[in-house]
Amino acid sequence: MKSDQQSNKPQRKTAVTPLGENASVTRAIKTAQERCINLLSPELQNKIRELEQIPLLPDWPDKTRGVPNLCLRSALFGVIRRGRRRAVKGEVIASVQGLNIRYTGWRLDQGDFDVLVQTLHLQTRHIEKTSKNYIRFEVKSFLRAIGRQPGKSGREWLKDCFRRLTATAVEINVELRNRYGNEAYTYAGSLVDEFYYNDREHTYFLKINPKLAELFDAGWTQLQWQQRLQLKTDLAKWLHGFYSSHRVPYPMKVATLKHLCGSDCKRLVDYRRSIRNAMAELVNAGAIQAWQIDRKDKIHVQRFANRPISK
DNA sequence: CGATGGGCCCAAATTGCCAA
DNA sequence: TTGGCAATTTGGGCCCATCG
Repeated sequence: MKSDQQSNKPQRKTAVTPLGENASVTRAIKTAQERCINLLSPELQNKIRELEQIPLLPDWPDKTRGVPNLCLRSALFGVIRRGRRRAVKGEVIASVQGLNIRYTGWRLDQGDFDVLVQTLHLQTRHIEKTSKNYIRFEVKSFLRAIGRQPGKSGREWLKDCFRRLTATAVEINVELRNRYGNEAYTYAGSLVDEFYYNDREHTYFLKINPKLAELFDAGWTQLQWQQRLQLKTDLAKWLHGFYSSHRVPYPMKVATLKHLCGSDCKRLVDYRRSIRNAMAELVNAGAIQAWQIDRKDKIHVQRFANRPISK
């Protein structure tokens, strides 16, 4: 890996950069950058620091994970059949009304969701002073935290996952209704900015897109993490997120849900069958109290009272 | 019509075993 | 212990037959 770290511009690497050396090299790069920045005028210094700073994420308890609602109410992180993941270019992603998402990159599934959510979680928890914008973590503990087996295949999977999250272009347009009337909000960028992987130590050094924090402004949800880890199927995970983001779920047609979660199931009957199984999973995990499908093919979901918690 | 049970197949995830 | 590898299990879409 050739080093271009003497440049005084922030690095714009998007590809994988498996540094064969330990993290101290990465730190040295950062220090060098710091020195360069220090040569600039105070105003410029402040400007750069301001731009690089990842805004504070909201805080949530350890047993939960904070997730922007737009990740839960769309097919941005959907259900994808094994072996059927595809790359798309500027595709409109299915979502609830008032939310417009365009996406370029490999389609993301519930596994990618787990990874991004855990990354955001670490971002709120990390306390390294040297480089505020980067988080550092070990593969093994990371995989454990999202309920996966550590090992070679797990490591490979995780790296693929970060590749996907890095090489994306998400464009989100939200219409917000607040006391000032209607407001439009746009986000465009990738999800993860860049990452370094140390093959020997099995550690990551990673930076999320700072703007990601702003997505929380449009509403977010505390996911019950243990509940989610109990769920086996991707559809159950998606439904868990979807219904967690609604205080009072409104009845929704099976066909609508099929569209929203990004399922490519050809026959509605088969999807209905899998949604029945997934709902049973949710009841088992204690995520919802009850559910039923009415004669109009709408799904009614009853949540437990006094449970979490959309902000 | 759709529900249910069974079966098939593909690919991914996990597990068990071995050697370093 | 750990990592690598092959065997096994699992998830999920799809199809069929049968029943209400």
